[in-house]
Amino acid sequence: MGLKIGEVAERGGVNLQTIRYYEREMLLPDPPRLPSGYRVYPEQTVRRVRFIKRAQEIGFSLAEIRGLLAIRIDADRDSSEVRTLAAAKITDIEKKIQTLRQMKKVLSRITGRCSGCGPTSECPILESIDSDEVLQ
Amino acid sequence: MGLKIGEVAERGGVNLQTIRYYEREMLLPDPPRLPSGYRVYPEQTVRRVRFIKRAQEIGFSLAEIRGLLAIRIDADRDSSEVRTLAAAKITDIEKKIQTLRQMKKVLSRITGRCSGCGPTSECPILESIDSDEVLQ
DNA sequence: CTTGACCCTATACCTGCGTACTGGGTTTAC
DNA sequence: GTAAACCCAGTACGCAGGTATAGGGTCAAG
Repeated sequence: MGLKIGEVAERGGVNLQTIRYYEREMLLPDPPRLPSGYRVYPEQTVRRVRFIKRAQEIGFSLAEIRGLLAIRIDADRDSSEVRTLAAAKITDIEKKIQTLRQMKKVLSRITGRCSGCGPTSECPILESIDSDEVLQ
Repeated sequence: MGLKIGEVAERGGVNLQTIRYYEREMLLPDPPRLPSGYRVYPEQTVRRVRFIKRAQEIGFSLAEIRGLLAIRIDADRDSSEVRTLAAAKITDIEKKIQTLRQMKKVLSRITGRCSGCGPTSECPILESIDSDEVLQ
């Protein structure tokens, strides 16, 4: 009964050092210790590590995940806070997509004029970057 | 004739420290110096700094920009290399967009089930992150 | 009772892209 | 001729999210 740090790491799918890092960052509570100093974790911790990883995958930063965990643990808080965070994150992601689309558009435009041969001194891609054309 | 580092920075639209950083990173050539040790830049350098900034805006990393500059300077190389780099960058950007779209999709789905009220212990968003549902 | 696998703390290091600080020397304008 | 504005080198620091290393101590099997 009780898991050692290596087991938590393995079953959580992360590096052992990452568990200690999460503890320092207060994403995981300080676990009880054996007299030797070894950390002993409840089964639950594996779930929590996975929660963190999955929240990262959908775009939350560790700071934001700390917030989610705090909300989750405090049963008195209301889940509308979670909804607000999620909505903000969606907006965030949309902005990033817009930026990337714009980058792609510019790149496609300037690449379209390049025949793929000729001396670099006349490369239309390089010339475009050199001019102001990239800026809008 | 010849610009001091502060002028290059100002006209290039970057911090003075950034110029020295680019020099260390070999994005700018080592400039000649006055007897006092002051760097003296040709006019051209301002253009080069702007080239770097614009290439960054369309998604190239400094390492990649180093490559672009090397190709540009070496007139013997052929511009198809540039085209290849640009095409790879477009693919890169597309991948990032796909990832973000997936993230947004998952977030939208799990947020859609949330009424925005109720105790956090029953928050469908938190429950979704806690389950495996986020993973596909 | 020893060996190998595991754990501990503390600290340093990594990527990417810079920015800031310290403690000086130089140039320019008045 | 002096004060402000500029420059120098070297070093440290910032973000985020970890990973690695050094120098130990502990636990389980045979």
